[in-house]
Amino acid sequence: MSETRARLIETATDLFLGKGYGAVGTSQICSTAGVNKGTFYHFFPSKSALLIAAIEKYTKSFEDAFEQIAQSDAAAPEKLAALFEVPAAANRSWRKRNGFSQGCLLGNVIVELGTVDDAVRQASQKALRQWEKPIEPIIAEIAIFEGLHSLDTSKGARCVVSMIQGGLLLAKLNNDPGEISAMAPAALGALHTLSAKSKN
Amino acid sequence: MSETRARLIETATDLFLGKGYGAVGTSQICSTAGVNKGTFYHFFPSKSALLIAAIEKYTKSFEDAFEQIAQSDAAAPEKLAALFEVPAAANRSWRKRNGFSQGCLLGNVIVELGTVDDAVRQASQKALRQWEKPIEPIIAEIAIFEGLHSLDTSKGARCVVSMIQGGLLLAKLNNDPGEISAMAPAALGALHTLSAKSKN
DNA sequence: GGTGCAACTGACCGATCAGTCAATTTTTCC
DNA sequence: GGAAAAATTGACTGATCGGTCAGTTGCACC
Repeated sequence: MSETRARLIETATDLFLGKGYGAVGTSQICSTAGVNKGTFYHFFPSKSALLIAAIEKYTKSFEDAFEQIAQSDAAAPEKLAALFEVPAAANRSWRKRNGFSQGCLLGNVIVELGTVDDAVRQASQKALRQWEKPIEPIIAEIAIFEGLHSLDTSKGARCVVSMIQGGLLLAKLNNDPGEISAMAPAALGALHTLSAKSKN
Repeated sequence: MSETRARLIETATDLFLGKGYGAVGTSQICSTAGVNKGTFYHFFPSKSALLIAAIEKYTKSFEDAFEQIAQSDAAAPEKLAALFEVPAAANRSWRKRNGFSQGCLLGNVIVELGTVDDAVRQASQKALRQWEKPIEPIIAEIAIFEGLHSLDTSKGARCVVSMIQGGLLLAKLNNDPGEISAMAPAALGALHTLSAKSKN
């Protein structure tokens, strides 16, 4: 893959994280990446096509980190807590570089374009499902570890993703990555009562 | 307050919920509300000023609903679950009218303008804090009811708000208001382990 | 019935937006 | 070394954006 293309994706991801999709123009992406307008449209047919490429790369980096946690030899509850530290750490390092918390590219895009651009919505949907994939076996481990026999691992994984996204929203609002970490201890108990209720 | 002004706020709220802030132009707001451009700017100095007015009204309606739950005579855990049904019901009725789930005005705005327009960010921050206000006494009741002596009610309320926002995001993504209700049973357990961890 | 003010009109503005394109340079491969 | 392909250039376009403004209407109050 072209180096210029990769730089465009990287630059766009950073800008979209910082200011959102709509607030960043193609001209700004080009000038920041040190590339001309024509080159942009040589590699991508549209601004939203670049966004989708950015989503895919962003998703993969998180999926890999989750996968690594899933395959570590930590105890199941520790793995669960570690999941929250992935976006929390990303948030902290981004904050250090740019001076403020940025939220999540997927969350941003779902909110901003979820009901406007269907290709983007589908890409985001697929992306969040890919997050769930490495999380689900961790939930299954917890179900055994904590004796939650009736826990639906799919619902559990989705609940965890939802709590991570909630934390990311508060992190952006309050400019504090700690909001994400603060949700981590709550997740284990959430799975307990999620299991109890699904018995009905 | 003027009826025209109120109609502008109402129309804008609906459009912003549906397509986001950036994707809705002032011309569309005006034509939908049956008002001329000049009238718009007679009542509001800018598009973002209208947004802030919309945020305030939107926040108040949720705050009132939460307040009513807090002062009902239901058992504390039932109150907690009822909180999630407020946005879930709003989401369902909006979906029935417009054909798709819309998420939350506050969440939308935080994501889209949180790092761009500081006046809007502050208004959203204040708004979510107002949500926490009626939620906190419910958390306090639960702390007594469930014997969670070390539970920080402020942290608990924030956690619940975060879970609601997480559910709203998934509701928008998957076009399913049920995602919000699905988070409700998880909240009680979340408070349990939040309490356990804050002992440290 | 006239005066003053808020409500309202709609054509208009400069800026910016995503996207285009014909021309040029660089790379690739025989 | 030469031709084809890929990468790059940057001025340009039409559309749309938020916002302006000089002027008109309608209503309340004296």
